[in-house]
Amino acid sequence: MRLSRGFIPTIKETPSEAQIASHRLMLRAGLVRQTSAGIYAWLPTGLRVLRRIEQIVREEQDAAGAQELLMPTIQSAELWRESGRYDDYGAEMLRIVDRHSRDMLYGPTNEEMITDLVRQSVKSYRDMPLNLYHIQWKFRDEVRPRFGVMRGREFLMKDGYSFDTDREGAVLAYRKMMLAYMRTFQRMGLKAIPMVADTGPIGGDLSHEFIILAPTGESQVFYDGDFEAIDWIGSTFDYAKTEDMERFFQTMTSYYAATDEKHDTAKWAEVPAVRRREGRGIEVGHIFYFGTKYTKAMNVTVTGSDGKPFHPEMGSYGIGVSRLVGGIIEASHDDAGIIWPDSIAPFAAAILNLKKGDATCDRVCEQLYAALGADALYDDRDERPGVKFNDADLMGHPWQIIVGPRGAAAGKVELKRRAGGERSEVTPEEALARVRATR
RNA sequence: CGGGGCGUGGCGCAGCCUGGUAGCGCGCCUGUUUUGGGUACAGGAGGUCGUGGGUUCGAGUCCCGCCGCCCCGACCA
Repeated sequence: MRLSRGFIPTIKETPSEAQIASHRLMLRAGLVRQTSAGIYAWLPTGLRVLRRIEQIVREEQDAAGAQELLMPTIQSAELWRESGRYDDYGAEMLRIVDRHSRDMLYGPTNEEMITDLVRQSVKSYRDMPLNLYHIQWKFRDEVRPRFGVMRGREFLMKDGYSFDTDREGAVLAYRKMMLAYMRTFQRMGLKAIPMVADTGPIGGDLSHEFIILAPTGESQVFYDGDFEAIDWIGSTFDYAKTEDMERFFQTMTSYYAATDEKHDTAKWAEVPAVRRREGRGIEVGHIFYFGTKYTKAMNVTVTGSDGKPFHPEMGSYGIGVSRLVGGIIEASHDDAGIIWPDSIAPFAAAILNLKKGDATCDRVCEQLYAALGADALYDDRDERPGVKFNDADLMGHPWQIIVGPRGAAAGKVELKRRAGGERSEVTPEEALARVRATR
């Protein structure tokens, strides 16, 4: 993308409504614009980030054996009346009446719909286990939306649902998802800590929420710092082996981790002081095992190996995709702006042409841009260097390839790493190689 | 839902108390200048003052209603 042609409206001044770092930076870097309370338009750069997060989620879900589908945002009230949640859900559910006076709603979640879909087509125990997910917009009419996309009313969520023949199978599905989540968050450069959670209105008796530390978090969290060091991506746990999932689950739950409402001071005291981590946390994922709650309520039965009908066991698994954009920025920024992790940066590198119109600078920049293609943001604007430096820092590209007249004449460019600030004089080829190595 | 606040050009704000020709900074456009961390100068464009009603000779300013948005708290992926 050529910045001179891109719709990337950065702003110099801090918008008055934004109180937290991620919200401020998302507005200033031109990622989003608010259109109503808690509702945001995603501008090209913001959408790129959202897509990259989605893609990581998708790859890890697929690797864990889940299948992607896509359910609608608008649902009929009928299904919700069947599960009993149409009345239970309360004012948070956005209710809509269509032209035929039918009660509809904008889905806050999809348990009922997926259960209905499975009910229509799954008739035998042979059709399970089944794990289905989609990445779709949700709407929850929060009383008080705030913190930008972290507490929006409309948000993008990955929600998945597992169906198994028995509790044992459901627990296995739960553990697989847990590992998939650890890998997903690690790939985004996040240290997400699973904590035992209340099951809330979704119901069930086994639940973990995945929490990342952020000063604006909604709850106080406590956990064993040794947990952070575990490399889930490099681990050898195999989804296909039940004993691996068992071992994984034991490893994971052997560390202390709790939110304030579940905090156990006695157990906390057993954690060595140097390993105790404490702070505010925001929830970026939540998984539930809820047994036959919905399959019973909605009368889903399949035939077992003994020829008798039974209710499948369910679990549900959510990741707040749009919230993660804010969460990642909260976890990775400085005074100058965003510091994108390589895996989700909208552009791998920015090419800064410090002297547009200088034949050598222009030529070197064009060559770099041609080589990196769509993964580069070429700042070809007729602006002063300071403006470009500041915008590049603000937008947080992992790399800045700085092309000035002096260096360019000598066949060199300056490569700057946004995260640590290190700079080095290298040839354009070397700069390309180093940028590619981290993407 | 309880409490508080704000709607004036794209952004940030002043003007309102005490009614009388709508202003400042930034941004934007043109030109000159500058060229490695938001340059300087000159000229220019851009506003139904959220909205409806009322008071008044006259309303951004006073009064009433409505709408929108933000902040604190309780609640939430």
